[in-house]
Amino acid sequence: MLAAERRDHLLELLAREGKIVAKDVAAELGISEDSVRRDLRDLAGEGLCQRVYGGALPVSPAVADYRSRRSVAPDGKLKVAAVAAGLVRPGGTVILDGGTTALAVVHALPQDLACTVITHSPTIAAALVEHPRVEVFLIGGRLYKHSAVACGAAAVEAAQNVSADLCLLGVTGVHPDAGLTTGDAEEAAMKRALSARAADTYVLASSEKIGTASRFRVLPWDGISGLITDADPHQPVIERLTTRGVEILPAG
Amino acid sequence: MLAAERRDHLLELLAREGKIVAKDVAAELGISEDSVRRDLRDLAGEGLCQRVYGGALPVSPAVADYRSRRSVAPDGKLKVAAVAAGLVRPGGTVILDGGTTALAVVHALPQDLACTVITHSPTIAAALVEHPRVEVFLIGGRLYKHSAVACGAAAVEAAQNVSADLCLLGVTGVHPDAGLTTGDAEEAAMKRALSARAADTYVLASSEKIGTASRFRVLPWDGISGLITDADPHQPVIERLTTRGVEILPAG
DNA sequence: CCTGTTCTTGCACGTTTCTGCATGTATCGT
DNA sequence: ACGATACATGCAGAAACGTGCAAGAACAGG
Repeated sequence: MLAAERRDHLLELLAREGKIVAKDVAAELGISEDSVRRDLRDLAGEGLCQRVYGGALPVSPAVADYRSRRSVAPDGKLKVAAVAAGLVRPGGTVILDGGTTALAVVHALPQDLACTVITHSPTIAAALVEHPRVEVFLIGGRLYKHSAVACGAAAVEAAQNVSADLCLLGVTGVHPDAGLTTGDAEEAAMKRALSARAADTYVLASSEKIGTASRFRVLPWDGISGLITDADPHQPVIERLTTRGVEILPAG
Repeated sequence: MLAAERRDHLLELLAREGKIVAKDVAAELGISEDSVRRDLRDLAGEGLCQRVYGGALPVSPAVADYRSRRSVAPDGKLKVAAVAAGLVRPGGTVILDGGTTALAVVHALPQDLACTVITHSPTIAAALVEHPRVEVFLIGGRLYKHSAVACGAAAVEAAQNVSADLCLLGVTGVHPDAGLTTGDAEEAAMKRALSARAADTYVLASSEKIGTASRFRVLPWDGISGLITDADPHQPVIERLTTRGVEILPAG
């Protein structure tokens, strides 16, 4: 039993069972509990698991619920959401866009994370009520039925009064030439306004968005810090983005 | 069963069921009640739940409400909501407060009604997405977890920019002497701000609120146009209100 | 092939943490 | 007011933990 092999085994076990009991694994593999503990400590140090008394748990509850939530949101969106949730630092401030992927991000946030979330989506705001230590600031305005977010002049104006470390943006199209696009002009403007208020902007793009373009440009490539996607990094479109200097955060 | 795992289980249970009974959980998991109590005490210490005799409740009642909204609202609230929905004129503008009764009003609105709804509740806003002809204006601001509505300076300021024909307000206490009251000072101020922007204000008060008073005054009796309630019109408290000149809209 | 170094692994030890029980107290329902 | 139930606290055994240490494997260089 190689050390690296053991590590992989632990991670796989964590993904499958949703938890690791040090004692059990030690017995199963015929190694001492000390070794298991050492491995878990290392993995926790790399942020790959959460060390608890008796064993370890996944960093995000969403990982464990993988199977049960698969029905709710497509697999790709969950992976993207899990990575995005990992970007949110305790005590930090994040601007969260509307949409199903953003909603998945909310569910992927640790239950007891303390941070501030700014959003123009009532759906996102309502979902965040279940995170007791998350402070929510709601951006008001005229509600666009199309995607159930506040847009328009009042919303853009309200957005001018906030600042954040991070902005997580959803789009409908990700194309090397067309850039980041969406289907509604008002929404595009709103996304721009939100992105402008954050130090870093990351785009949530599950694989089905890759290579497509919608009618309205949201941002050019140099307007964002990175792209979070579950698409294959070796896919031609992704490689073209990389050559353009776009940082890709793989959600494999 | 890891200790940390148990903690997560409790939080999840709290979100799903809206309450925790220490005895039941202890039996279900096959552990002593002491451990459950200890966990609940810790969680309460971190502000993740509210400790009560016999078990625990969510920090915010809004969490449980949101989860259990599939279960039908109490009979009284439905009746009140139906009458309130009848006050909304096609083409008109209504300011809708947060809370379960207000949510019931949304469901009581005709599916094809065309009007404008102004609200500071993300829950209400999200529910209105299913009414295609209703224009929604969302009032933003800091979200108060207690009842899941936007309050505070920013919300009050945003409210100054709207006007409406009608304001439907929820309260927690309706008392002949104390007037209309609620449990949070910020919320009370917000309700006042909303009421001031409408030509008419009607209060939604299902029978269990009648005769009770909470800590903070929302409005005096002459600040409202009427009270919608399913309580017996011949009840002493109601009759005292009538003699004070309050118009009662019975929701029998 | 030998040797020194580094890394890993299991064990021993003292420490911390968890858990269930017993005790006495507070709170609830009747 | 009373019994029943829930509670906080202290305690003891058990389990898990971190650390230091030594034996062994892997490896590089001579």
